[in-house]
Amino acid sequence: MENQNVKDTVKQIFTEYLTAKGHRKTPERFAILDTIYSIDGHFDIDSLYLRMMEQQNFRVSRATLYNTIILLIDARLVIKHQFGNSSQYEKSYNRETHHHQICTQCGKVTEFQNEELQRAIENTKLSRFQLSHYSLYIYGVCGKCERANKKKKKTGNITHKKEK
Amino acid sequence: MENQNVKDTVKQIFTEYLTAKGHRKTPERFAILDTIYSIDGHFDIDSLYLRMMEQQNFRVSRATLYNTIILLIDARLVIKHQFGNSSQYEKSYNRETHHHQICTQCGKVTEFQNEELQRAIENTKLSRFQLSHYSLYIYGVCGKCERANKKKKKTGNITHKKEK
DNA sequence: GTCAGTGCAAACTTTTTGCAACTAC
DNA sequence: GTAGTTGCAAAAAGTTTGCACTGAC
Repeated sequence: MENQNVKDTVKQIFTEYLTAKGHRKTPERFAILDTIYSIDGHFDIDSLYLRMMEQQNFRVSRATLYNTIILLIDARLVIKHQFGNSSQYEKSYNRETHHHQICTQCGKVTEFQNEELQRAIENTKLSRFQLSHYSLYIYGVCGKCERANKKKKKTGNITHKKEK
Repeated sequence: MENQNVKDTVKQIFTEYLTAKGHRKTPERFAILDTIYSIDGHFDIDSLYLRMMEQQNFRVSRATLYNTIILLIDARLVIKHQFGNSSQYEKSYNRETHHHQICTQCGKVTEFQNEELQRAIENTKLSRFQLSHYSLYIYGVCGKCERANKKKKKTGNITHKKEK
């Protein structure tokens, strides 16, 4: 099972990371890692909290989630994004590089891939800077909102749908 | 004076925007626009608040700053970023397109330009999506932190300087 | 004169922190 | 045994909201 392989691998990476840094290997940390690697796409702390509770039946405090995520980011197993109000995260091991397209009206985030773009970014020469990762956010209006706008064009109202 | 020209132009754009949207032309709104266009680089709401108070001697509430910034973003005169904890903004009219290089250790943000990159991004075909603007954030370790790390490599400590 | 806009304070949301209890080592 | 971790609750930080007052139109 491909998915299980990835989980095993990241568990091993995390174990090595914890050992190297002199951190403890607590059950909470591995449960969090496991849950994160069963999520496709983005998630925030709250949805992770709920998912662990409901689907994995594992109760951790939000404080521990925040603490552990910092370690996972440092271990390069998780990437942090900041689109809307709350921080969004995603697993990063064994994932294809992708970019983000964000609708400024409804807040919907779509991923897309583009090799040329990827190459251009990675080939960028940066002086005195050790590149670790990057995020490209493209903002605009998605097709759905675009159509919705055309319908109610007469009114001068700004429609601000709540993100999230 | 080049800078004054820009200020006059954006004031005119904003005036037209407000008229078109049926919003009022209040002194607060123009004072905020003027202050923003006298700032080079990024700022957050709090520093804008303080700057208006101290340097322009103009007192506005934070609520008004938030309200007005939304209008300015909609009028395409300001761009919003989300690096650290609080939202960062910057003027966008008449500014060269640039990208951001962020040090994950000290949080320092540096701007850089790269035409090839810019072209690659702008040429990206997005289906059913009306591009408005984009942000490329490149994360890594800056030269300064890199050197600092080498010095204290023996200790296994993670140095987490507070961003902001 | 009217209603959009403002200031203020309270509310809300997300994240951080202090501390007692717990447990990996 | 003991220091690193956890959970909890309180605090902090950033942003939004409700409401009375003000002023642009």
